[in-house]
Amino acid sequence: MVRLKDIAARACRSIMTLSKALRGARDVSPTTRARVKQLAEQMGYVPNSAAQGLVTRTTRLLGVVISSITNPILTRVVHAIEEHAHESGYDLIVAHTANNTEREEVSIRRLLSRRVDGMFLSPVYRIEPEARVYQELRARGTPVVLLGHPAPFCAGFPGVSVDDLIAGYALTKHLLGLGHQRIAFLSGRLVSPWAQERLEGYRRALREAGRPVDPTLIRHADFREPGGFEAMRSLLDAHPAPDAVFVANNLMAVGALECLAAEGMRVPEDIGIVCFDVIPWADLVRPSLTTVVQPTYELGRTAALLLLDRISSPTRAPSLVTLPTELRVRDSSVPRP
Amino acid sequence: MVRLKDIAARACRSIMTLSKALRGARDVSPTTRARVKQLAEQMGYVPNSAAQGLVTRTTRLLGVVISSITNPILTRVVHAIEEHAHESGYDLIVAHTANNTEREEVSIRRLLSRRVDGMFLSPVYRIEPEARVYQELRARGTPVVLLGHPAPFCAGFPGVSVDDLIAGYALTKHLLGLGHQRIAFLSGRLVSPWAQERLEGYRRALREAGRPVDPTLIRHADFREPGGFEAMRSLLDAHPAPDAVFVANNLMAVGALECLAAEGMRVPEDIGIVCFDVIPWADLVRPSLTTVVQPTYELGRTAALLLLDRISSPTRAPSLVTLPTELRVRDSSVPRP
DNA sequence: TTGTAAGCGTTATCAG
DNA sequence: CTGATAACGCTTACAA
Repeated sequence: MVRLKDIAARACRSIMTLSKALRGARDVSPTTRARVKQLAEQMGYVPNSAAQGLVTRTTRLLGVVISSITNPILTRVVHAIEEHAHESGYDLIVAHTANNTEREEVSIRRLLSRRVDGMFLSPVYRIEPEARVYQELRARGTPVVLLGHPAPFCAGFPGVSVDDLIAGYALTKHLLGLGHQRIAFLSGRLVSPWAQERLEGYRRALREAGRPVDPTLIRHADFREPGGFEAMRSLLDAHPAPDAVFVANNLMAVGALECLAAEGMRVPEDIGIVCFDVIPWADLVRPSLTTVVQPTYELGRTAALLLLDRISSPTRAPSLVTLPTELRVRDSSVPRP
Repeated sequence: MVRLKDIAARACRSIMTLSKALRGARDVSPTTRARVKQLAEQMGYVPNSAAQGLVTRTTRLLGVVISSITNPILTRVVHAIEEHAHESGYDLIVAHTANNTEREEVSIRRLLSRRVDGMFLSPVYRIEPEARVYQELRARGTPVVLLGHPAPFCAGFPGVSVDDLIAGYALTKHLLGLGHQRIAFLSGRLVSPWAQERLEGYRRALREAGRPVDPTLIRHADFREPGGFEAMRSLLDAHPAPDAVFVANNLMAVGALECLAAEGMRVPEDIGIVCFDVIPWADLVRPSLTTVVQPTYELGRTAALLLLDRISSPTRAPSLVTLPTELRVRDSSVPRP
């Protein structure tokens, strides 16, 4: 690897002059600058950012810790983040947690060790009010932006999230408007604030409509596809069966829809289904599916802006941004009796 | 930030002993090791990997350069890569090219500047037989693993790809077996080797069946959804119209299917469609769609193995691994007249 | 405008 | 087993 020193040997110039010339400092004569740049180019010089970082105490590195890049929502958020980071001269380290607190901790520690300038965290939600890594992060003053709702253990950081309560309310209200009588609610475990909020939205809509909240219609299962599949099947077997289901989780919605397909049930003729947008091509999956569309790109963009801002002025008070969702209505033409 | 030096001040020990103790060297007395570790823990010491990298000349950083993490195939490949990298103690920088050669070059240069131990490249295909960055990469001996088919400009590197010729052949043969007479072929521009191979597979199947290859049935359009939509619409208007279409590109397939949905045409009753797996939940999109399933996880896993191997023994001859695809038949029950 | 000295936080090397 | 010394490749601060 070509070092500044090697160029100096050939150019008979001080390393300092080279360093400044290459970074385009203005206290170097244009002639020297041009010659140096050309020589560096020709010798294939590539600056070592680790060395630069060591002395400037900045890495131009950002980290993002998410459950899995496989999640279509997160994919888009990360895409937007990468785009903005790249534009601002930052590189992005992506780490997975697989919804496992230990992996999350390891990933965060590694980022700390890399001295990233800041990190985006989509927290693995836990019931405990405190988590060691997050306390450390706070104590260190590491620039962090939360991707998702703040819970007690990760409070105090700026963040971007979506108004899940309103979204859950809107979805439920939509089903009520179509005349559905028995609306089930399907989700994973209720540790995550977003799941709680969606449920609260569901409850509120029913309450406002003067309907009872039937606890047997509220089901929790494993948050992945098979969980959705099984839960939907068990709902269909219930007596009386629900005439509509609000699936409050992406992956479960896929499983639930697969179950309906397997049973030969059509949406919305045989049963009403609403969910959060499953995939970007939700239209294709079920042209008749009413969903809540999440502003994924905007989420990533806002998070990036927030983090860059925090990095440049760490003193500012942390702001929590809540983005609105959009209700995409597709089955309004099929009201229930 | 706590440095080794700070611990030394409190521990009255040489920095060197601390360094060794923390890394669990065996030439440090267990007593000291334990005490040092405890003290470091308590003071919140986190090693600075930039400094470590500077002296050890290794960063435990890997880079992956892809068109966009948004692509569901690449998402899965990157997921697998991240998993293996993480296990082996590597972090992963993800960079986008947006299929733009200039962005690709910038991204690669940045990774070079970060002194990554190796990189995964999903090349932006061009017609030129040479590309500067790739020449540099070769000259530098940077450990690189190609994600995708090698083209002249990126030859000489190990890589992982899929047998697109056989896959294209199988898809076409499937349609022929169903009795389809006029099979159209839809893809983006033919710069990428995989597109060429899929077309070649299509041609070979027709030839073997003694069918003419009608050039008017081979269409190229923009490789994204709208391109697929428009191309499909124009195909439907052709006289005589095709009775089946082989869509050789993920995103275009989505557009094409949307077009059919808009036209009220059913698959496979009204028209036969085969394509490469659009999304992981292709079953949901069209339960009746026959697709080629790509071994995305295996691709990532193999690529990671290849790169780690290359990093540890850079001398070995570069190997090109070709993974088999799987034909998932869904519409065999509907033979054509 | 150019050059010199010191140091960023760590580890390799080798002497106590 | 422990510790002093010299790098690693670069930039900040300041002197020529």
